[in-house]
Amino acid sequence: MAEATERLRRYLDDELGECRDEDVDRRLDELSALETAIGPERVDAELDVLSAVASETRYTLVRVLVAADGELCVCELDALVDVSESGLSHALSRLADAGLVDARKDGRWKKYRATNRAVALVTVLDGSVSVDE
Amino acid sequence: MAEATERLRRYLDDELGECRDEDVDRRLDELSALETAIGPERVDAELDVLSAVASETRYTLVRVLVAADGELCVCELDALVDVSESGLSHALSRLADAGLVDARKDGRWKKYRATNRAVALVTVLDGSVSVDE
DNA sequence: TAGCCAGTTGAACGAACGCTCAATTATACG
DNA sequence: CGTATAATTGAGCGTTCGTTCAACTGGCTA
Repeated sequence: MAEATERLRRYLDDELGECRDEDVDRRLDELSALETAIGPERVDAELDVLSAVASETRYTLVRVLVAADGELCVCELDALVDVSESGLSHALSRLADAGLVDARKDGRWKKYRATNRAVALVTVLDGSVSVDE
Repeated sequence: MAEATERLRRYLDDELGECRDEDVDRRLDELSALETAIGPERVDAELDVLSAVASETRYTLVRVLVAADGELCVCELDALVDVSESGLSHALSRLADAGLVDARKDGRWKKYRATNRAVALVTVLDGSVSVDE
């Protein structure tokens, strides 16, 4: 960390033309303020959602459930992804934990649907990620 | 796959009260249509963005750059995340590949800024992920 | 030009992840 | 009750991923 602040000092010296101790300290405060303003627990929660969806199998499930605009049975989803029944169950359970899908039991069948959170996420990705890259 | 369609057949039998072959085939078609409508290359591109941001270090960088609302020098970011200088460089490079940050060289310093894509992603997460969970 | 410093790149290692297999729970039906 | 089936759970295994170390590139400045 000592080396890092030295580099920051040289940088501020370049930028400001001066290099007082308090300038370095002030900048360090500003930077850590940027970080703490976000809230660590919020970052954790959002990372949970992101890592839940950052897998081919799970993202496909989310996309399909959003596109379906309603519930689908596990046995229907099984026809869409290329994993074992067990793997599918693990994936859906992870998505449910992240609040991206809701589950409902119907007799001996179980049905999943995308949540608003999932819809929002898919929508923004569709809007900001272009195909050609 | 054969077993999977058998299960689907039993499911449709339960749901519809009938179990003709064409019902199973039609449902399979509908399901795969849901999947192909999305576009595999789009899913790949979006997964690239998602997996880029689904890491504590990288997501923190994105959040800080979005909060900063302007460019930050690598040496400033170095004070914020707990990885080596090399690790930081790897992280930023990954984010740049995913189109989440833009880089600009300024003399011997290098400055990064969040892209619109990053802002959109962070915004939707803030809007749909609550802290208490 | 020589030396220094900012930042990047590639290899390598340990941890985390996604998947499958086997066993288990829960619901329906004879 | 006993069997059959839908779906979940936990353990184990191979792979991927994030990190660091070491070497390198490129741009200042003396």
